[in-house]
Amino acid sequence: MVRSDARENRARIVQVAREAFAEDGGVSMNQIAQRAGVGPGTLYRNFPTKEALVLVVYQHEVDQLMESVPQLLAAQPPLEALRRWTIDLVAAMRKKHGLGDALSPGAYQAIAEQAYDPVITAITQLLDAGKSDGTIRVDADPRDFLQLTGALWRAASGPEDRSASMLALILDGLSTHRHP
Amino acid sequence: MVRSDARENRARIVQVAREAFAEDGGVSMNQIAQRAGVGPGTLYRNFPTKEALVLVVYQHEVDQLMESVPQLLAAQPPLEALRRWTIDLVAAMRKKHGLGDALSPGAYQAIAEQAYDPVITAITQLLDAGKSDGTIRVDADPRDFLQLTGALWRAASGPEDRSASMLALILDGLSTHRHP
DNA sequence: ACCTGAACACCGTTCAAGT
DNA sequence: ACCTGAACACCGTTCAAGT
Repeated sequence: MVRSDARENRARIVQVAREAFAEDGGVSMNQIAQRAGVGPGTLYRNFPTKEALVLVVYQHEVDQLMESVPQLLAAQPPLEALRRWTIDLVAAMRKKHGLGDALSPGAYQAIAEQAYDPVITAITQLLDAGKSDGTIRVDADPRDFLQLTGALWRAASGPEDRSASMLALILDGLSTHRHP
Repeated sequence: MVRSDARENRARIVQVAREAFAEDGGVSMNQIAQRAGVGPGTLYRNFPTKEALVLVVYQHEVDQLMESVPQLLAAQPPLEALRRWTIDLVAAMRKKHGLGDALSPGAYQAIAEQAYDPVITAITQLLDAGKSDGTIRVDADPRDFLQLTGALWRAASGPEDRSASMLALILDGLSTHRHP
């Protein structure tokens, strides 16, 4: 039986963490505990590690991205759907950049691994749609596309946002049409 | 006037740091000081911040990459020279991955910024050679290429090394030839 | 069954005291 | 002019004591 205060504490911790990570990735666990009005022990009872907390906060964003795929494919051609979806993906990464700032690159890799399967599934759906109607090269690989996408959010974070032209370059490489 | 012990201390610190970062990115400043046989104060006298130390260790690797460009261009066609140079770049990034592990992503970004100009210069030289002889698209952008290259070392660090096929995809996108 | 908060081993960094 | 090493404010994490 879960006590109601326990359930409320957990909800409040997640809520506070979501806000705290968004505004500053350098928040410590003790700070989050304090802002949530609980002791550090309670925080660690719910999330045994900082990584676990970040993972939960991250999961929500990933879920939303996955759910958008069918609607995008229904509304426009596959290549355009892929373009829009990728822009959303980059925006989500950018928005949650603070999460990465809170972690060591090793833990960041762990997050990437957790999101890997669902994201690959989404990209596969988008690519397959384009392969079916002949607009995307049949040898296009979802894993390669995801990796290249990682470069986009870096480009988007730079002084000038070059992610759009980079995305165009990648999509051009994937498409079956000839270069002009 | 620099005292000889001071000069030797500095050299020993850099030497120790080079080794320590290579084998484990999680080394602390106090650990490096201890392994170099100096007090923490001496370490901080030479390198006011951990980032400064990592920057110096990193610089050497970057310098070597820059110097290799002319020889590569002299020995093979531009596109092949670019391929080999990029493989070297990824190898260097991979080898020095520990450096990134020691830092927050923010500091990692600072490192990327320090290396940015020289690396862009190198890529520009390689691309220009290909544009001159017509094997590389004239609209190929060095900055885009560098960003995409960042994805390669992640691919190289994964379970299966997919960086070669990704590099081929990128180079295919840059080349003037038509898809098969 | 759950919470609190003092405490631990560390971190990067500083600075008085020495030579 | 340079070095040492104790010390500081913090970090993520633990655990005895409470309710």
